[in-house]
Amino acid sequence: MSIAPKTVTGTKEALIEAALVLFAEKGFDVVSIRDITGAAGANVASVKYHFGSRENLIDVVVARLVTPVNEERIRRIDQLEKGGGSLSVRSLLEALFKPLLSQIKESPVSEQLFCKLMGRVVGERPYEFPEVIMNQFREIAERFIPRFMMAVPGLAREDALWKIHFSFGVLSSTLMHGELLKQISENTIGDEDLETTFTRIIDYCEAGFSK
Amino acid sequence: MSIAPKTVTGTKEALIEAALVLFAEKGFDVVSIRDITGAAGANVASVKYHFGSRENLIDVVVARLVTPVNEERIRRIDQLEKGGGSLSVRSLLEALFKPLLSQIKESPVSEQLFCKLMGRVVGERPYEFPEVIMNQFREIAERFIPRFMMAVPGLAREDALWKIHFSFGVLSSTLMHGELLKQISENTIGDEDLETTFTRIIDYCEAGFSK
DNA sequence: ACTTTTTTCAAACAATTGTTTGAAAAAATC
DNA sequence: GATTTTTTCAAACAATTGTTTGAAAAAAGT
Repeated sequence: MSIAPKTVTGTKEALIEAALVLFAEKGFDVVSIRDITGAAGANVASVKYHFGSRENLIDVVVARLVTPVNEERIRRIDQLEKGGGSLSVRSLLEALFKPLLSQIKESPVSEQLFCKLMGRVVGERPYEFPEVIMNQFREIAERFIPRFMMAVPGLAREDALWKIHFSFGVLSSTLMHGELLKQISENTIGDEDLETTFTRIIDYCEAGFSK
Repeated sequence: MSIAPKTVTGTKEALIEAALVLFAEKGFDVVSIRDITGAAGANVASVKYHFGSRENLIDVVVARLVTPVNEERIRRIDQLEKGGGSLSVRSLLEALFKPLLSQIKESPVSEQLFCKLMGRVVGERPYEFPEVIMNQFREIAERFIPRFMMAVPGLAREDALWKIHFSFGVLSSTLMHGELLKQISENTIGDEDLETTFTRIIDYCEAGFSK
């Protein structure tokens, strides 16, 4: 049991982190194995050795990114349900979205990069989610959908699904193209805190659930 | 002046249409020139000859897709403003989104494919818009933003920008991942008319503008 | 110290990428 | 019908892709 310096994390870890940054910057499709191994200071063959294939590495990166978020979502809905009674749309949206904020804060990469990558994971679909993650989402859906239906009296399951889908659209497009807004508004916008932006998103989505 | 059979549209046109279908199916990044020329029954070099480069071909495809939509947006806001007085948020959203519906209807490819491609254009950003199209968007922004501000008393420009941005997020994510919802809901959803879906989207976004 | 396992690495692999060439073929122009 | 222009095409180009090899190096186990 030794005290390992932060910078010495081993090749495997270095690959994951390098891939994280590069995927965030350029997208999954465009980044090559050589880009990744180059940035990580590792050999081209190291990806095959440690992950088996490029696709597997992507899965690992995505899992590392998404899993803690989904876990916090479950924790939050647990907590909410512990209170008993009906839950508000707002509290449900917060339980779905705010875990992203938590994760962003303790991310090794910059807030902006993390947002882009997470946005890609949610919004882009260049590949299929690994089954592990699909199951996470299924569980979340099972937990949240009935709660949304209870929160808005008379809301059919079909409508709830659509509205949740729309809400994730708002979230992902904002994460991915946050800087676009800054650019369009000639930099009069976008300097605000990320939490403020999340409040904006939740405000907007909450209104969309009003029947 | 001869009566040209539909199927004989020339290589250039065939390339555009083949590219349209392939881009819609697989995304801009993934489709190669050989995919396109192969599907179009043309030579590999034909892209260079007719368009100069792969990137130019993409621009042409995107322009062909987006331009008529933007033109109809301008026509619609013209028409709305002709009436005088304040415009409702709903009418503005319809003026922004319904042109997509019109275009989808007279599209050479299937509704589903068209949706995916349009969603990619709006939501994915693998490349920069050509300047012509950026100008279209700028004009639309200039026309619509003040109208949204008038439609919602007390709505700051900054807030209007955010909400419009969110609304486009809803639109694009729905276009891109429409079939995802069908899949999640185990096919209990998604068979509805596209116009119904657009009404859903507009309903949802309209609510988001309520201060 | 020796053996075994894990890990790294340069080099090469086969496949695919966008682009370019230069000469045919087709069409248009005169 | 001859000339010019436009268009097609097979072939090759240089670059990059993910993957694989087999041997060297490092680490771990005994």
